[in-house]
Amino acid sequence: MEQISNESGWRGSPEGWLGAAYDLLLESGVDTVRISPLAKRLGLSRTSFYWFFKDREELLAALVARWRDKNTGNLVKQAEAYAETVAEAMLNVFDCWLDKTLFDSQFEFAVRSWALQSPEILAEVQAADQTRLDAMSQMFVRFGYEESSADVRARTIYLVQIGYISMQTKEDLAIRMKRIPGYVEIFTGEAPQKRELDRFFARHGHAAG
Amino acid sequence: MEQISNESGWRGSPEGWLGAAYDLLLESGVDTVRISPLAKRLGLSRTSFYWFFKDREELLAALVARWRDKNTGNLVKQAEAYAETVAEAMLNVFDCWLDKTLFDSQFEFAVRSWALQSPEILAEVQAADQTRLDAMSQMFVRFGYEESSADVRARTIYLVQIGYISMQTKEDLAIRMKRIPGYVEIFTGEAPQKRELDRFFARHGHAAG
DNA sequence: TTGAAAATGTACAGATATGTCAAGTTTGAG
DNA sequence: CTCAAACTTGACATATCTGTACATTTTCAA
Repeated sequence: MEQISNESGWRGSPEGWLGAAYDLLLESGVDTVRISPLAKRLGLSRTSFYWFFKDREELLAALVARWRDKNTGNLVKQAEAYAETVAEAMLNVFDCWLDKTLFDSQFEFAVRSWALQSPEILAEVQAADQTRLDAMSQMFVRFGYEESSADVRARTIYLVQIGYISMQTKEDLAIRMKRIPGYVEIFTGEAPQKRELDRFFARHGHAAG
Repeated sequence: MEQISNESGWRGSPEGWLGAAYDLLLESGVDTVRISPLAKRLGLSRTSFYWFFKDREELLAALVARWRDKNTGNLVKQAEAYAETVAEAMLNVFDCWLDKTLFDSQFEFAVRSWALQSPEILAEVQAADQTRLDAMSQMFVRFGYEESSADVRARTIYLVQIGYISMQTKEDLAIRMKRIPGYVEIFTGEAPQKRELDRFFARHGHAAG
């Protein structure tokens, strides 16, 4: 039996430190993910950290692993999900835009910014990009688009997602929902059907409109 | 007469420090824009810096000013440039993608990453986004698109640009050129004419094809 | 050629980070 | 209750940055 959650009476834990590191990464970037501030935040002694991690490097590595395991996996899964039409398939991918459990945009942006100052992270990010683009390109091919067209469309939709993340916009859900049909039409070249949109809106707890 | 370029025999200058700061910002993010490393790089004493700038803050402020003055201005100018068709107008905007003198993508990315850890910078970036989006939306309106459609299209094209930047892809010019017609078609809903593309390719020193 | 302004450098004081070590305390199993 | 493992801590040695004070050198112009 693995004991994951920490009811063991000890104040610290690998997860605790990692969680705090995650918070700080999202709030203000890797450079601020320092052991001293982390300790202060957790109300623990700084040196206690070294019981769980060899050094700062190891903590950061754990952070990347967390990102890798979450974002790419779900995006690929959504791109491969069953759909009757391209529009529906596209809306499956759009789920990632709107559902934090599927894709952590802030985490994504933080990691991409991190890549600016670390060749290793840059390589990670670029590998992820390739995997994701391939999955989406395949999605279009599945619906009869030819290879080159599928590639540009996959690229476009992915770039929009990344761009959106990079803009760090905190928009109202309603505003974003209103733009969805327009995006679908631009990306697929055809307007989504009402029932497809309704299903999508319902999925995200939004009144059809 | 203003003496801008520094042939005055002094080794340091505001421009020198600013230039080095710019280089470092693009290479590895704001956090590494520190006075000590800058001094080392310039082969000057660290404290000499304080002759030109009050403190690190002032240097960073100068860096933002440089960004603000360059990127937004040219993007807006390109969106407002004369064009006979939407496709041509779009290609004018695409110039920014490809011409470093018009739009400094790396600088853009570095500043956006910086925004992660500074509310002031975030505000700057978001103001810039609004200005740019408005200019591009107006472009579509000028060519008869209705307001809401123009808005989504402007957004899409801008998000793609930002996404592209954020991906930090170092692609061959030829590969990017090959995708241009596809993008134009997706964004405007109509394929560009051969002569429009030829003019665009010629402008960027690329053989038509 | 000389002197003031411009620029540079050395020394200092302080802040914050890092990792190691040895000496604690807390916990649960026997 | 006891004891070893799991965890926590403060002290230490070290590094890097920051900004100020003051002394020194370089440059250009009178």
